[in-house]
Order: sequence, then C-alpha cells, then structure tokens
Amino acid sequence: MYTPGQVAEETGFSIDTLRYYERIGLLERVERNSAGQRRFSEEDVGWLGMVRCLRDTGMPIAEMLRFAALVRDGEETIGDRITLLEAHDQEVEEQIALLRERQTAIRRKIQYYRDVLALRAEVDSDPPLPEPASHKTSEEHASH
Amino acid sequence: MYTPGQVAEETGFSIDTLRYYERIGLLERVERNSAGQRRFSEEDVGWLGMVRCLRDTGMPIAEMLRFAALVRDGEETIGDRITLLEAHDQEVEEQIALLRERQTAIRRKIQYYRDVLALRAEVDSDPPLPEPASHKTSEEHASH
DNA sequence: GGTTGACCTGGAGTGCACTCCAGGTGACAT
DNA sequence: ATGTCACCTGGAGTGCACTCCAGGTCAACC
Repeated sequence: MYTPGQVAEETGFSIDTLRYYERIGLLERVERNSAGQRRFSEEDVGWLGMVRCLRDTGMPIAEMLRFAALVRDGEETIGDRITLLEAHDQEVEEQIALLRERQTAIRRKIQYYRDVLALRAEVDSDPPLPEPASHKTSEEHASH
Repeated sequence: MYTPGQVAEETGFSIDTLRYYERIGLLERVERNSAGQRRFSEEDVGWLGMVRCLRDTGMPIAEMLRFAALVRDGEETIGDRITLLEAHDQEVEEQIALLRERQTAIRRKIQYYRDVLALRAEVDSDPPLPEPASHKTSEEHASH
C-alpha cells in the first residue's frame, strides 16, 4: 500500500495528476484508509507504469481509456488489447522514424552553420582571394 | 512566389497556421500582391521547412521565436544558432532514447499477452494438467 | 493545545498551439 | 450579372492535459 506521495515519487505523476486520472476513470477507484486518504495497491502502481509508457509514447488519454476498459473487461479482451498495442507500437515506430529524419536535417543545418564560420575564419586570416564575379550569397534555408 | 494554398500544400501547415505564424512573428512579414493577398517567397518556404523540422521535433514556439530572432539579427549570431540547435539536437536524441525504451516495455507487454493466449490455447486443447495448489494469477501489470 | 504536514473535495484556471468564424474583397468563369 | 473561389481581417473559440485553489480533515510532534 502506497501513499499518494510515494506513488507520485515512483511514477513521476503529480498527485494532482493521479487524482485527475482517477476522476476520469483512467485509474480505477483507489482504496482509502479510515481518514479517506488514498492508498494505492501494487497493482495500481503497475497499471500506472503502463500508463506512463503509453503517455510517454504519445497515446492520447481517450485511447488509454479504451485500453483501460479492455483491461477491466477481463481476459476475453486480450486479443483486442494486443491489437491496440500493436497499432500503437507501429505509431511509435513511425514517430521515431520521423524524429530521426528531422534530426538529420537539423544536423545538416548545424553543419552548414559550421561551414559558414569556418569559411569566415579562412577569409579573415588570408588576404582577399581571387573571387569569381557575382556575390550576394542569398543565405541558407534553401535547405534540402 | 507561392500562394498561401501552395505553401500549405508544400509545407503541411494549414493556411490558418501560416497566418498565425506570421502574426506571432515566427514568419517575417510576408509580401502581398496588389489585392493584399500573401505571396510567399522561396526563402519563406525554406524557413518554413526549418520550422517544420523544429516543430516536429517538439521545439516550443517560444524557442523557435528565439531562433528566428537570431536569424533576423544576421551572421554574427551564427555561433548562438549553432548552440541552440545543438542543444535541441541533444533533446531530440533523448526523446528518441525514451521512446525506444518505452517501446521495449510495450512490446514486452504485447509478448506477455501473446503468452497468455498461447497458454490458454494449450490448456483448452489438453485435458486439465496436474496443477499446483494456489490459483488467482493476480493478473499482469507488475510489469518488468 | 497549537502548529505542521500530508492529504481531501469540487470546481475553476492555465498554457499551448492552433482553428474557426463572420463579414468582406477581388479575379475569373458561365 | 452571377456565381464561386481563394483569399483577407480581427477576434473569439477549441481541445488537450493537466494544475491550481479555497476551505477543510486527520495524525503527530513540540
């Protein structure tokens, strides 16, 4: 049995968020002690671990609620749970791929800036080089 | 010169979003034709490509505005731009690492569900196996 | 017996990033 | 002339996921 503070500590959700999750039904009615304070079970904490995974991977709350409903409805929904999680896994895969792609572009940009600096340093240290006619370098972001 | 519709098409930002970006200064005052309609330059579109990278990798608008300000302030800010982008690149790296980690946990869960199904199929086909005393498998999510 | 400190409730407020709307303009096709 | 289409403006509204608040309850320590 864990106090709200302990669970907040362990799961990284704030106490307010835990209450919020209970209110909207993402967390099943948590037990209380005699004073009406929440006492989270091991199972609650385990479920919150799952919620954390799903949330950190961008699953909207509405879908987590659907998943929670499946879990509540017992073993006969395991097939559906697999389907749901696999679809989500696929989305995570795509998220990562997009991130990597964008990251590559950002790194190219960084390299571009580095090149500009290097070039400037070179020009500053050398006496003016013989330069081809036109100028006006039209700056960067024709990026691709 | 591109019409708003074309830019929306190319960059994936809605026309409303383009207007919004201009309003808040993320996009510099876009040129207009005689009728007051926007005509985006090649440079605008290039910049929007950068904005897309940053946005897709989770950079908040406030920070994109800081970056935009650096770009506006000319070449002497290139060092700062590199610093900013490198910090962001680092964050993207961490994002991806977290995503991968959570994904692994989700996949473990999927596998767990698969095992449950497999086990059930086995039990259903065989006659009841000799089973140790206690029951009530306390269900899943003590995940790890 | 008084003061922390951790918790409770219902409900209101926040921040972010858009998104929508009403009412209007100008260019072009039928 | 009459649509209709793509665009314009300022401002209001939306959706999501929290986060905060006022006022209150217990238990425990000084």
